[in-house]
Amino acid sequence: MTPQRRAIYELLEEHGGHISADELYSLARTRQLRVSLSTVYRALDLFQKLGLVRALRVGDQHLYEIKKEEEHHHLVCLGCGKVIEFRCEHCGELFKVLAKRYDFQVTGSRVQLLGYCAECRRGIKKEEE
Amino acid sequence: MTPQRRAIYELLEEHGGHISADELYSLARTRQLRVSLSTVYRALDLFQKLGLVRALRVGDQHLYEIKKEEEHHHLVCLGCGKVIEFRCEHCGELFKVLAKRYDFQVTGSRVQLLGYCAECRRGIKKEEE
DNA sequence: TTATATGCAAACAATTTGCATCCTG
DNA sequence: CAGGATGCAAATTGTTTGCATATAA
Repeated sequence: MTPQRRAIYELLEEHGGHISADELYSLARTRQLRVSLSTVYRALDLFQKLGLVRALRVGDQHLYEIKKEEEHHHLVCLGCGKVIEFRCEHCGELFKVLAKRYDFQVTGSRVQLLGYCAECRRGIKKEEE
Repeated sequence: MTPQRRAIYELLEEHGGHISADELYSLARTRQLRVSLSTVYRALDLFQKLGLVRALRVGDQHLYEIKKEEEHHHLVCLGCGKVIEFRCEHCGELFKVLAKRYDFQVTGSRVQLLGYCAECRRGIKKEEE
């Protein structure tokens, strides 16, 4: 447990998730924290191995978030890039059925719905006017 | 329409999908086809823009497949890396409900179930014996 | 012929690694 | 004090690009 790791973890918590290694690094620097980019990568790796952090791929980015107890998935806005979390109470059941049908042991799931958030849709409408 | 593009497309078709740019390139070379890796990338890009090909991210890989009419998703085996396609007849309905709930216009979806295929599970069991 | 595609090598970005030094326990 | 963590710079990987040449239409 080093100050760097603590800082990185706290920034992750504070940010609320969906942040890239690079952004995390810049964020740390604006806070005058002395960490290097490699340390950010190494810490993220470690946190993932410990099951504290989860990586997700959104478009071309690698984003990281603190792992929560409840499973959730993501809405990804193609307009502004925003990532919104959502719970899906029926997904579990659905996946169980699929697992049986395909004789596949499911240990995890990743669901992303791509599209446009309410704000971006408003923006698009305005442009059209 | 050049011989390279034709070749790349045919290899994609023949392979059945879930192949990386690099594998596609090697495959072409073993067939004595004269294509360069950049051409593979450029062709894949083009095919995607034309809507003929779809890219997916599996673990750390970028895989490509010919786009089919019916939407489908993927089972990804963490043992052997195999990618199995599956249809999900209830997903559409489910996503529609979620879209409404989150006021999000959904234009596409990506679902991956991670786990172990039947073969790999057999392998694991044998190891344990 | 004329625009477009190709191959090659160099450029790039993101991530990883080697190593000397520093710090935590 | 000893083993592990850090910073830096160099290495690596996957992908993209510039440019001269070759090719499809």
